[in-house]
Amino acid sequence: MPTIKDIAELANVSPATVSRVLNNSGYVSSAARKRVIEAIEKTNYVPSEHAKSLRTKKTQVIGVVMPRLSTETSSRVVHGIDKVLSAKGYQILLATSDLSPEKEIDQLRLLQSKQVEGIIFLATNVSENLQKELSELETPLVALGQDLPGVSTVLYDDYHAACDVVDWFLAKGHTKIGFIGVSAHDEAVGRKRRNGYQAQMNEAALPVEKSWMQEASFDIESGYEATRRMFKESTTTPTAIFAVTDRLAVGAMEYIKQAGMSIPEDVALAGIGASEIGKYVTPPLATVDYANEEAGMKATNLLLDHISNGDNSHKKFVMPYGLLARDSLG
Amino acid sequence: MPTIKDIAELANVSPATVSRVLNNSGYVSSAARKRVIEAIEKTNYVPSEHAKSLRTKKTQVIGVVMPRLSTETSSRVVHGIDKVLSAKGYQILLATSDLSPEKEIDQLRLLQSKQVEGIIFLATNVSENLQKELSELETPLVALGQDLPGVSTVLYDDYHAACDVVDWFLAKGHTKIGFIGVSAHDEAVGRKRRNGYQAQMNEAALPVEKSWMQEASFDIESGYEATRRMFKESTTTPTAIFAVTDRLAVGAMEYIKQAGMSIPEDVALAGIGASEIGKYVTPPLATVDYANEEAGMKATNLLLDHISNGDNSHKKFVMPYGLLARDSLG
DNA sequence: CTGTTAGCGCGTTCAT
DNA sequence: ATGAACGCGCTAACAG
Repeated sequence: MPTIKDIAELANVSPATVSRVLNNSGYVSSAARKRVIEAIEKTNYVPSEHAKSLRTKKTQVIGVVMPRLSTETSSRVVHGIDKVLSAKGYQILLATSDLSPEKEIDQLRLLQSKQVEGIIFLATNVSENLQKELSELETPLVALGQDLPGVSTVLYDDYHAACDVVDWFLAKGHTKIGFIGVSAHDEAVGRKRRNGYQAQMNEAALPVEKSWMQEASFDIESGYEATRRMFKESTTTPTAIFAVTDRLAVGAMEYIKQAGMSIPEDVALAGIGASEIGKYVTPPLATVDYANEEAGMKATNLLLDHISNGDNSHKKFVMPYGLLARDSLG
Repeated sequence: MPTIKDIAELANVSPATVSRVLNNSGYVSSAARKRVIEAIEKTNYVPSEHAKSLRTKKTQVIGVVMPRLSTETSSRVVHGIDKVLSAKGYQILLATSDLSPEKEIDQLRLLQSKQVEGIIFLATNVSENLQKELSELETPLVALGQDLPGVSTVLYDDYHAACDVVDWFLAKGHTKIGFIGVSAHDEAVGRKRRNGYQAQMNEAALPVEKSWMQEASFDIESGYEATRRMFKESTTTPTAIFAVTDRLAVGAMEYIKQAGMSIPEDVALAGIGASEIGKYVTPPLATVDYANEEAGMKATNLLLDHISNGDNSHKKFVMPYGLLARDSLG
């Protein structure tokens, strides 16, 4: 690996001059510039970003920490992030947390040590430890999807989205509405969506059998199982089911079909997420479009503002969502 | 941001001693170690990886270049990569190429300048320029999915997989088999899968109407359009269609259903990729499981070997694939 | 227009 | 067991 010094010698100039042509800074005679460029091409020289960063304190790298990258939601968000970042010459340093709270903190530290200029953080919890870590973090950070106090956040409107889904069913005259949720450790997906469901059922003065509320994890299979339990345990069975994610809803759909019932005649169904899969199942799944890509872009722009303006205010931004009423609704 | 010097002063020792406790190297009295650790915790000190890398030439970062990250295939591969990398303390620096050949080369250079210790490269073409760039690259690299000469590669068995898909149809007695492919610029997906199709049709001495072979891009909509064209342009219509990706096949499925035909009675269907969506459409889509995650892991392990052993041999590894015969086959 | 000097934060001899 | 000095590769003053 040649260094700036090597090519300086080759071109018969000082390292400073090489640096000047590299960064288009200051004056340099066209003769010298030419020799430098030739030397660079001949040696296949690539400047060391580390040395550069050490001096300039700039890395052109943004850290992204997320639970897992094999989900459609994650991909969309990262795609949105990448879209605005790559346009500005930034790169993404990826860090996955595997749904582990400790790993989230570890990754935050690691990214900081790599001197990333900013962090976009898709958290899955809002624990004390995490908040403490966040408050001590020097690197600009914006959280996406979870409402972490003390930092800028881009949020989905989980509560109202859930309310609207329930309203869909209510408008169709359903009174027995089941719910498939996830752990309340996940503030956004687990708690807020459940709150929306319960609030809406309450307001409509509709009783909810305990068995109508099932907890699942995040995969299709788990949605299937939750639905099976729901039908097995309930004395009167629901005529509609709200699953907090599309994958869960698809699992529910599988069970319902397999049990010989039809959708939406016997059971109506809706999810959240606008995953592609929901569009092509039969019947198409009613769902809520969270605009993940836009959320990623929004978060990135917010972060970039913080970085360039040194703007330390904590902004909260709630993404608008779109209702996709489809045949599974009835 | 505190530096090693700051905490050295705070602990009343020299920077060298701090470095020693940081890296568990050499002797350091437990008294000194204790003071150092306290200073670190008090100041929230995080060592600069840049300065460290500058000295040690190690970055613990692997670059990953891929066309786009919003596809299921990409996510699976990256997940596989991340799985083995994170276990060894490496991180991923992401670089997307947007299907642009020039951008692929740019990204390669950029990663090199960031001193990544190795690169995993999901190319979409095998152009001269690219091969030249690759031959000049100092950083260890393994390509995944495309057969680039002169570098280690992990490949899918596109040709034989395509043959097997056609065989499925042949075994069911189909003689009029349509094909939906993509641009031949993509050596693996575009050319090899097409070759497999043609070879198998040839061997079975089956004629192929020109209109039976359609070219699409990579999205569902495009599969829909290709199918529409196929049925519109052909004098005798196919009774089976092989789409080179599952998404294309799902698009085909949409068209066929919408045109009032049924699957597999009127038209049988198969794709490649084992995407989740194929499992839940009606009827379930027959497809080929490429084990993307395992491929990512394999490529990463290969790369890690190269890095640690300085092993510069060029290995080729062909991933085994699995046939998922499902109802769309008939 | 160009070279010299200094120092970014760290790990590493070499003394002590 | 510990510190002083040096250098990794680069950019930013400051001279000239």
